[in-house]
Amino acid sequence: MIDLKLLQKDFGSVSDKLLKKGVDIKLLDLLKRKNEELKSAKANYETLQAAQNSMSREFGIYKKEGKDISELKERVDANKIKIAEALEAQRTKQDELESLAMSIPNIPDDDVPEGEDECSNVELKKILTPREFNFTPKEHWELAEQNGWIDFERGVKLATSRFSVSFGMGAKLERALINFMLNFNSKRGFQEVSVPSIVNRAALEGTGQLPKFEDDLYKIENQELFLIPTAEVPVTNLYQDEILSPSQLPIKMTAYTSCFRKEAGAAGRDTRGMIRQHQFHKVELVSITKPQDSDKVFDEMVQTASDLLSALELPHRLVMLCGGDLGFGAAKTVDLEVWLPGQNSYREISSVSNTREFQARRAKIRYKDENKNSFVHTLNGSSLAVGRTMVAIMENFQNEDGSITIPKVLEPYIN
RNA sequence: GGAUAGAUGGGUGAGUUGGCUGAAACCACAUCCCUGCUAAGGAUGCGUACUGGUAACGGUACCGAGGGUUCGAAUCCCUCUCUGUCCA
Repeated sequence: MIDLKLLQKDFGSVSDKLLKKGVDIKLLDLLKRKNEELKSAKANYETLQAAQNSMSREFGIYKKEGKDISELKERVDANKIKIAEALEAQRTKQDELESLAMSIPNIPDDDVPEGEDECSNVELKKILTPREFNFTPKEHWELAEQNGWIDFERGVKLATSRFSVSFGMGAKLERALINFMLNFNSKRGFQEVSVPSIVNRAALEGTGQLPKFEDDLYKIENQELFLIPTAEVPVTNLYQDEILSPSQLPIKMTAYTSCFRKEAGAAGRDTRGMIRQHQFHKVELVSITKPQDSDKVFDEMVQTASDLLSALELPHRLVMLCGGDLGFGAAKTVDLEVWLPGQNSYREISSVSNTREFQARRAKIRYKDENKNSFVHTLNGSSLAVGRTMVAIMENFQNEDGSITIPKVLEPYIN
């Protein structure tokens, strides 16, 4: 959630920055007005309530002293009616404000480039040179089927489109990757956690998936529970509504989970293969830091994901997302795109974001800063999406006959 | 699924014949004093959020969540959620 006090105090600069993310100024203006209305409604209610409270106290004293209370009772009853009205007014304002505020995205950092979509993203650097093929490299679905690693039809049979099944070496490679990534991240100081794949509404509101993006979530029937779209949700919300001590920070965690997404609005995109599935495996990094440390930890997380790709000998590049391509909760995002020779292009395989206070404010994650409580910064990033890593390995390590060499670092995990 | 007990501040845990209780006490924590050494003792402070005020200092709300009764509820009533124990 954006900082309403900041909006109130410095409307100009907040709205300028949110413009980068395509937010209508009228909406912000409305939010500001609602906030002011709520404040005055609240003040009104509290004044009435204060009077009520003091009369109630008098009431007790009168009774104790055996005084006549009928006059007091009249005043108190009259005030009571006003209170009910004031409370109702305040609640309406509160609800209006909250639903509006919850739908405003995070303020992007100053160094986020302008732009509407991925065309304006800025490449930061390339790591490793794509290999030269002396044959035409195949796309991963062809290789996957040829090697018997992945069965797309049977996935559809069991569930629906955008589901697949891994067999044999394919399944093994998947498991090897998960273990390799978790171990790698642990060595970089990220503590491993294992979390539920089902979470409640509060958790999803905390990280910003709700209320705006309910359409993309699988919901458990008749319950306020959802399948997680990313481990970011349960892991970040581990510390929901807590006040951490500064000595605990930074908290750096890594978790493996399945992720579930309806992919609403992605119709027709990446329909073939396993780039975009409804269920996919992902190893995630999540950090909770003091505000002054979040940039440093952000870099560490990008570096960890990049080094992971390098260890797997996968050429990739780092891309800074522009304002228009930035996710709802992110103040800043660096994507890692892996080279796919079959597609002859770089494709996203990891996304590292700093949400700054945005999620912390929603999820009420604070820390004791000297004597006052301040919001922490939360960061998340994939390291890596397992399915897409499989794709990258297949395409980059393919041989002319369609066989696939296993990257050296994975050998201990396979045998 | 049935029965029963419970849910209080960072922790343990009082308070349930409704009224100066936002909440005792202890622990933890912070600062200071004393002391002087792998200690102990003493003093003070110490919930969260919003809000008024330059400040001093005030106001409102919160005792699992949401309703209700009442001039007034942590305390009474209802619903829900969760936890413990026992039974199927």
